[in-house]
Amino acid sequence: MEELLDDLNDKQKEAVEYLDGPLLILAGAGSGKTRVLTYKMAYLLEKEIVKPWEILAITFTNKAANEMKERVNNLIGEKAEDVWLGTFHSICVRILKREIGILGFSNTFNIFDDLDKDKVIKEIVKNLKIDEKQYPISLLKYEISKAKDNMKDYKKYKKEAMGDFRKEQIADIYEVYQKTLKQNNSIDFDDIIMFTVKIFSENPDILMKYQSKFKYILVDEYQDTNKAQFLLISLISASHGNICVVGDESQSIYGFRGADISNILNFEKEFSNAKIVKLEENYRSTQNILNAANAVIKNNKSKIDKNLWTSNEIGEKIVYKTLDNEYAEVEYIVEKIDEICRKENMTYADFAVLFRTNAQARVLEEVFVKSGTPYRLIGGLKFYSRKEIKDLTSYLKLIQNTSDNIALKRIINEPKRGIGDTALQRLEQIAIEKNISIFDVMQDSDNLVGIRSAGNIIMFRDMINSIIARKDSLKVSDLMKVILKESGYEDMLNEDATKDAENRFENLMEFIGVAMEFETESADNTLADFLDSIALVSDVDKLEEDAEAVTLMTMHSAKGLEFNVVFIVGMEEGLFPSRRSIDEDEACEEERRLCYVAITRAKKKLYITNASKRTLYGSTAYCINSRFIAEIPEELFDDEGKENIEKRKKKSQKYIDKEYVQVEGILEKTGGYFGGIPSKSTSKVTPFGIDVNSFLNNISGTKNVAKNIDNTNKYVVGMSIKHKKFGIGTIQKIDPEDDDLKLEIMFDKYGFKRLMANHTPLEILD
DNA sequence: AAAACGCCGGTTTTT
DNA sequence: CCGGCGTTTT
Repeated sequence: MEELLDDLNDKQKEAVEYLDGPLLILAGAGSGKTRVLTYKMAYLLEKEIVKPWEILAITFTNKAANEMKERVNNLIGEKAEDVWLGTFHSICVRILKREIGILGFSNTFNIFDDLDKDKVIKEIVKNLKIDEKQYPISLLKYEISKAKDNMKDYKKYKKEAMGDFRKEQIADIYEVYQKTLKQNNSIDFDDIIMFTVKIFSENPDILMKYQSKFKYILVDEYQDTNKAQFLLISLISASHGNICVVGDESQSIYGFRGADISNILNFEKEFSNAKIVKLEENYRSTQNILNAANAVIKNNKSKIDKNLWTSNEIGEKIVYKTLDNEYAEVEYIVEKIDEICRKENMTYADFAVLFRTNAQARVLEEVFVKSGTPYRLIGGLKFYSRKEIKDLTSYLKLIQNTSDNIALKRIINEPKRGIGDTALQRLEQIAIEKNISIFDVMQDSDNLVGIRSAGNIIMFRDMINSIIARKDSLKVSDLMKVILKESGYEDMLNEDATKDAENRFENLMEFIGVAMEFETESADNTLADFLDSIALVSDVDKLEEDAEAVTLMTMHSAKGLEFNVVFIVGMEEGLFPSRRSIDEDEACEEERRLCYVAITRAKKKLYITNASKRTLYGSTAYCINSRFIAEIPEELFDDEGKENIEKRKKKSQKYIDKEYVQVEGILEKTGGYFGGIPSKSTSKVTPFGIDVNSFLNNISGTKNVAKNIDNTNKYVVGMSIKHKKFGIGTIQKIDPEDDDLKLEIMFDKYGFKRLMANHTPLEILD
């Protein structure tokens, strides 16, 4: 064991060995915090200070939890198996399975995902006849979520809302939403934490049980905890104070979803006699990369003094390059990856491309596919939100918990079995009157008298009942196969000969594959466990360690990961930092922390790129450099990058000074908008800048310059042309209109259209 | 019940 | 520009 600790530096060792009460480890990026946590766990177990099941260790993702368990086992043998190690949510679900009865739920409860939440809130808004324009679903969801993060149930929310009509309205929706959840014997993500804390704070006996069970508590990524999570750990550790949290204020990037940075800033106040250990030696990155990261984060008004350093080599300069547009940007990256792989004995797995918003992923994918570069895209289209997956999951959820009306409503007529809206409404009506679930309404055939589709309902109900009877004797994967067969879902897909149906079927097979894997890997593998596990899994969890592919993901998803070569793309004001953050100091500081996270993912090489003109959400805008580029000292960049910075500075100045700018080969006067993105402007503002067209329209005497270059002499009657959307057609008539031409064209497939020549790109076919 | 049309919104996202 | 949705149309 002593030898084991020799692997650690002095500070790390101090953090591992300190066991007298609360400990805050301030761990800079790449300073070995996971190492400290795993060694600490190993140390606690090896020295037999506590038993495995007396340790509660909380990580940010399931992936991190699994890795940690594996690493502890590697250090001291298979002792970590019984440690309670998981995310806040998975740990709390485990607790709720035992304790939720006290809140009036049964422990067969289901977990609502985001889509369920949407659906329910939408329905409530409709029923309460509230204007969806004034109370958008997204806002309601956010409000309710925020309330729960702050431990406000609807009663408390209601009290605080008094006198504020708008809040009162939201409080009403919150109340109905919460009651609906209860009726469905379901809880949402935020309830998982809030309910656990509620049970603990209202029931000293239950709390005491867990306080004496968990003798040591470890929390990773502490800077991203919210108030409810803080309360949870402080309640459990209150009796003994054996709590160790690890975090880095500079990497707090989830403020937008309730993470409360003051948890880490005020740790000393909240936990008396807390000891603080700082880990400031970075083992990951080259000096150049680390210097860049430090220089950027220096611009935040940090509350915590720190000095992250490394004894690694100085390393290569940071490459900074501006490309013409978003396609050129990615093409450049693909070329570079190819070049580095050839020259430097690296493989695709060494690379990551980090972007700010998922909307950027489309171009990345397009270019990667075209160039044949293997990649894996994290996030984006979620497997579990696909229709067919949601459908099968809903069958499983209904079987697990027949109170789940949401699941029932989703699949009662999927596949079509002749149970329409009227019948469903009738059933729902009775369910409300009798205060039972819709499924229970169906169980009593007397309730179905007078409903035309009663026969179909009975068939559906009997089918579900017969599957419920087998749910404990069948493996989950077999249960899924039975459902697909007996519900008619499989037949429905087979009868549909489209590619789409084929895809759906394949997805379902993949889903069954997930279940089979779950059965072999997991000790607890009941249906309930499976449903929990899929509700609580994230995209990053599925990231395989050694896939031979370039990783494409958001900067947020990259937290906690590292790569030899990192490309940060779209370094433009309005995109990164995002347009919505640039007016607010706190939001902008969070963007800067995100930039810090992104830079510190890189071990050996860092590339920063942007586009001089970018099309996003259908409009094209000129871009000016992200402020974060200017925050990196010039001497850290390669020569070309330095030059580029100068060039870009001048160019931005031109935009500001109403000089000239080149647009598709034509010199045009600028409108002088680019000193920053104007918050109030009559011109069309895209999410990240100024729309090129409206920009150019503001140029004196020029109208709509972004049109095609003069087309007026190109066309003759009878010419055959090709249009991007309408395909092939023949020009029938040409009329001059203003300084443009009105073309009347008969398309082969789309029939007759009138188009303006200078506004429509047409390919001449002859 | 499906297709067609029109409107809105589009950071980040766990879990 | 794209997709998701709600509404209208057939």
